[in-house]
Amino acid sequence: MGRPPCCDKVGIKKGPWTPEEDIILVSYIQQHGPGNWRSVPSNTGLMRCSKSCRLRWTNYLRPGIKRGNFTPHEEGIIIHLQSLLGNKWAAIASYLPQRTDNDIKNYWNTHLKKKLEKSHTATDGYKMSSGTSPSCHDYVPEGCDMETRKQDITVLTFPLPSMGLTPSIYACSTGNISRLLEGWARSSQKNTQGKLQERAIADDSHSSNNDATAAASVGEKSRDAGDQGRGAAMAHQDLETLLSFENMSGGSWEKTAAGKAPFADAEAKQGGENHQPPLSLLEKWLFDEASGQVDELMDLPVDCRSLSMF
DNA sequence: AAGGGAACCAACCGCCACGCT
DNA sequence: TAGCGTGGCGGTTGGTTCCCT
Repeated sequence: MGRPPCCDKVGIKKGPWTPEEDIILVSYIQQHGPGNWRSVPSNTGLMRCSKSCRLRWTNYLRPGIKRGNFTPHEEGIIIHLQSLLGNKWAAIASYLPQRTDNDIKNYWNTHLKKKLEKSHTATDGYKMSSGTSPSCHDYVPEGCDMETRKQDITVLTFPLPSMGLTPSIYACSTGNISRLLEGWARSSQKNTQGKLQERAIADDSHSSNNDATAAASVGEKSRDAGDQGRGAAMAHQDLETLLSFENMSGGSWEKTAAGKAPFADAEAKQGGENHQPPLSLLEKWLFDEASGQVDELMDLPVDCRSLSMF
């Protein structure tokens, strides 16, 4: 009999995370930074194992995560890297800082693998390398010609941790926070249905969201999220904590590995240099994200990139 | 409108690597 | 050096959503 898995302990909750749990976890990490996961459940009172907390953070709550559809651009990168590295999702994810390894893995298993399998059985629509068997190298994502793709891949060798990311990179978390708030608000609405029914109806009609829409109208959504938060009658203190990132010590984020979180330095800088009123940081994220600076990461001119791996 | 299958994705599990004692 | 604890990674599962009939 081996040692029981950590999550088999009695009282450890499993299954989907609730918005309340998310808020608790985010609040805790804001104050202490990611890491020392062992102490997270005991210090927060979360009935989750440390591993579960870490996964929730890295795959869902961590700032800088982009969700939603993969662009042909990203698709090309993943396909090529998978052919080079194999199923090293963490390594692949390190070249797509906005994506988690889990996301990439899922996307590969559900989309790209099938596409490639198709490409192995059909020649239409794919450009074959001369004299070689079909492989991922032969697959060109829709909307992404070979020349573009070649250029895309050169991005991969760009020295991410030292690319001088602006604080705006952190704005990628807007969607996460917004989603979190919406979930929280929705949950709150359930709990306070009687009182808030009218409000909830109005908000729900307003917040039928997918992430693409979220990215496109993040300012709008932030207002929605804020309205929902204000409309809800519970956990206001949690919300305040969530929004007051100024309380966060700048250095705490640095505990995160640079490769995994290239935004850490920017975040530290922001925490250290910004002394603005509460809400300002969240708002700043929203503005920054709206300005599209994050996407520029993947649209850097070719001459800004380091030597290609080709 | 309802049922069933497919697709998607969050979360879990088991294993491994690394650091500390 | 061995043992232990912790964090990280990749594979897999199960619940939810979407789509078709």
